[in-house]
Amino acid sequence: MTLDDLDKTGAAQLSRRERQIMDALFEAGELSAQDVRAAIPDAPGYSAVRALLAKLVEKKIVDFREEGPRYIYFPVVAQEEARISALQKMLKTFFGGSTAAAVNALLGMNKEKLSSEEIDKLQQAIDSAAKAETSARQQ
Amino acid sequence: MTLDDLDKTGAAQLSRRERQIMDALFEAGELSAQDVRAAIPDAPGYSAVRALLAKLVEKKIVDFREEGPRYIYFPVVAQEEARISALQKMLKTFFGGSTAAAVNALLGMNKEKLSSEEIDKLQQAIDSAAKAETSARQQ
DNA sequence: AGCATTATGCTAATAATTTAGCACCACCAA
DNA sequence: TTGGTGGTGCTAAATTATTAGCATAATGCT
Repeated sequence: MTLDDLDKTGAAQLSRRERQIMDALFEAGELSAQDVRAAIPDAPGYSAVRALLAKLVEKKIVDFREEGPRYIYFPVVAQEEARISALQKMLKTFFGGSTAAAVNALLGMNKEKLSSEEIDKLQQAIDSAAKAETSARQQ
Repeated sequence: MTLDDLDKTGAAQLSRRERQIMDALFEAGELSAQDVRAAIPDAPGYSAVRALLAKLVEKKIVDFREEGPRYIYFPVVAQEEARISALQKMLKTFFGGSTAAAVNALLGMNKEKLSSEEIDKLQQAIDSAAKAETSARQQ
């Protein structure tokens, strides 16, 4: 198994429009065709968006449920799985696989945005990582 | 300006193969055509890879320098810019823009991989973020 | 020198993607 | 009922992406 096998979103194989649509679906969780159209850049017509969605459904990357007369589309892969997959891919591509480098970059980017509650949570996560490191060293 | 304008890598507009190649270039920093070919999944022939690279050069997304008889290709956008851009895009798509959620996910993913040195660095980054939060609150 | 290997410039054929449009349906208001 | 609005199923044409191959050049080895 290679790291590519961790790509649960299958993003590496998506065409330009497919990828735009998947990003929109992951961001929102689920969307109607019309909302997908509103969410993607330089959107084509409604029927073009539907044809693209139909293709993704055919490929079993996207599924839909009916809500009255309209279809609500959502990614087949679970949200949490997609997150992890995207994180790993980004680590590999831009941070040489280093979690610490990525976290540092994240924190450096958004200093003014963290609430005290969020900082507490982060502190807990660091403490937890530190404990895991300590026990790993003792083994 | 929208968040899409922060996409310095221009990834949203890349075709399937273009994106694979850009990922390989960002990961490695720079690559020969042959190495690009080795780095992308289900690679076509050498001349196909070169044609794709030529297209990216034409679009000014990639540039190259000559090293003896061979060309070494590299992304035009700076590494650091690409990192930040990718991070922001990922935050937006998978974490509702929340840095804290992303950091938590990162730390939860790789508990056993952090060295004590890395943990110290993370602690400093958190402390720094905490200080920024405190001063923001006092203003 | 000759040959093999490795490289680029360029092209066009092939495949895939993207797109719009027709036909039809359901619902609602006048 | 009619017309408008909003929806899907399906298709094929237009556009773009992908691919391999020819011609040429450079390098290294025998």
